Amino acid sequence: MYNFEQVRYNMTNTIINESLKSIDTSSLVDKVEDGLVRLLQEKKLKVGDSIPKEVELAETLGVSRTVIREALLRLRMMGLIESKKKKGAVITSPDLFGILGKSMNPHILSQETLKGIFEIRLVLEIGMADFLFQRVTKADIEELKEIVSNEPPVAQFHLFNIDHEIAFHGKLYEITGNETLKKFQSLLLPVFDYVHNSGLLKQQSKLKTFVSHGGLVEILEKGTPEEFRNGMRSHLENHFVRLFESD
Amino acid sequence: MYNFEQVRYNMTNTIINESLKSIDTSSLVDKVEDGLVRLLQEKKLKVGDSIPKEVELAETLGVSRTVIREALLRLRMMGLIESKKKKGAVITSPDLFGILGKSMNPHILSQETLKGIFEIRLVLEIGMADFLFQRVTKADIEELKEIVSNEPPVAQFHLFNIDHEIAFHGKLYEITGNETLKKFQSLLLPVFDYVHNSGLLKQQSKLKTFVSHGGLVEILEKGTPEEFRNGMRSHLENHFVRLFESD
DNA sequence: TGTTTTTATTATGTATGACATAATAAAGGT
DNA sequence: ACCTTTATTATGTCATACATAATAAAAACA
Repeated sequence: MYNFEQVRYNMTNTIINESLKSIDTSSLVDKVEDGLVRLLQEKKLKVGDSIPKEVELAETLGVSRTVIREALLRLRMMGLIESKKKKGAVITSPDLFGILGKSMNPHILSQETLKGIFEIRLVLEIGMADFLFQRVTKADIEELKEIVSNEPPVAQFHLFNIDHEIAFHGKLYEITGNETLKKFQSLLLPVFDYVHNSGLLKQQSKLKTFVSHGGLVEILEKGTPEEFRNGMRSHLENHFVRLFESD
Repeated sequence: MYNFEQVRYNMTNTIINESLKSIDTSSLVDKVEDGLVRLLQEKKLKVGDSIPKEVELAETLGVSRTVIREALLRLRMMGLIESKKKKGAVITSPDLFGILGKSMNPHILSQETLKGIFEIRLVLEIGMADFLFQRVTKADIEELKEIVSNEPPVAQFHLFNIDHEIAFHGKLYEITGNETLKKFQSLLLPVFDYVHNSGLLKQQSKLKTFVSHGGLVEILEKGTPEEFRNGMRSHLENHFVRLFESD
C-alpha cells in the first residue's frame, strides 16, 4: 500500500511555502491534483495498479469528496487514470495526443495558432527524411507506388485531391515507425486542411508542380535523405510561397 | 443571447440515435460536454463572451449542477473557457500545448512514446530551416554568436552542457517566429533531456563533433536552407547513431 | 460634486448526505 | 461443478447549504 498521507504533507508544505513568497492563488483542487500527480510518479506505480477509493482519499487528505472527484477527473482527462464502477480507478499510460484531440478544433483556435500548425506540418515532413530511409521496407515502396498510380489527374480545378494527399503523406508518417509522430500528424491534419481552404492565407498565385509524389517515391527508393529533404521542400513549394507572401 | 435550449435537444437527439445502434456507454457529463462544445463552435462565440451561469445551465439542460460543473471543468482543462468568481465563465482561445504540459511527464509515459518524442525533436530542428532563413534578423545572428561564444569547453566529461544546448537551440525555435512551435519545443525539452540521460538508448559510442553550433550560425548567416538542413543533420549525428543502433 | 470606503450582491468553490447504477463477489439451487 | 440469484461496493448523479472572492451599489467623506 502506498502512503497517501504523504500527499497531505506535501499539500500543507506547498501552502506554507507559497504563502511566503506570493499569494496562494491555486484552489484546493489544484493542490490535491498536484499532490496526486506527484505521488503517482514518485512511487513508481505500474500501469494497472489501482489507487484508493474516493472516500478514502477524501478522509486521508481531509477534503470533501467533491474536491477529490474533481481532481480525479483531471487525472482522467490527462489520461493518467481510468475509473470503472466498483473497481475504482486504475493507472493507465496516457495517450499524449489523444488529450489534445478535443482542443484541436480549427474553429476555436486563434489565427496565429492555426498558421503555426500549418507550418509545423511542413517542418515535420521535410525533417523526417532520415527516419524514412532508416525504416522503409520494400513493401512500403510498393504501397506508395500503388497510391501514386491512383493519383487523380492534376488538371482539375481544385488545387489537389485531399483524400489522395492524406493517403500519400499519411503513409510516409507511417513509414517513420514513430507512432507518436503519426498520431500527432493525424491531429494536425484537419487543421491543416482548414487553413488550406480558408481565407487565412493568400490565394495560390501560380500552381506549378515541382517534385511530384512519384518523384518523392523514386528518391526514397534510390536516393539519399538529403535528396529527399530537398525534394520534399520543392514538393511543398506552393505552401511555402503562400506562407511567406503573408509574412 | 444564445439558445442553450438547443443543447438539450441535441443531447436528447444523440441519446436516441445512439441507443438505436449501440449501447450508450457515455455518461451524462459526456453528453453535456459534447453539447456545450458543439454549441460553442456552432454559434461563433468570440473570445471574451461569457456563457450562462452554472445554475442556469443546470436548469436549462435539466441536469444537476454537479454534472454541469464537471463538464465545465473539462472545457476549462481544454482551455476553452476560464471561470472567475462572480463573473462567470468566459470563452478563451485555447493554449494548445499548455494543456499537454501536465501529461508530458517522462515518468508516466511509455518507453515507445518517449523515444518517439526524442525523434520528433530531431525532425523539427532539421525541418525548420526554411523558416529560419525567412525570418532571421541580424540581431538574431548576433545573439546566436553571443551564445556560442559562451560555450563551455567541449573537453568535459559530461557529453554536453544542457543549459547551453537549451539556450542555443531554444533561440533557433524563437527565430522561426512560430509561437506554437516554440511552446511545443519547450514541452518536448524535459522529455528529450530525460531520454538522453536515461538508459533508454544505447550509450554514445564515440563522441565526435560534426558541425558545431558556430558552424550552424555561419550557415544561417551566409548559407542556404539546404546547407543548414545538412549541417543540422550532421550536428545531431550522435543522437541519430544512438537511435538507429537501438532499432 | 468627485473620490474613497463600506456594504450588499452574485457566481463560483467547497462540504455534506443521499440515492442510482453497474460491476463484482457471495450465496444459493440444480 | 455450473448456472442463477442475491448482496456488496465504488463510482455516477442529485440536492442543499455555506464559504469566498470579485464586482456593483450605496454611503461617507473631502
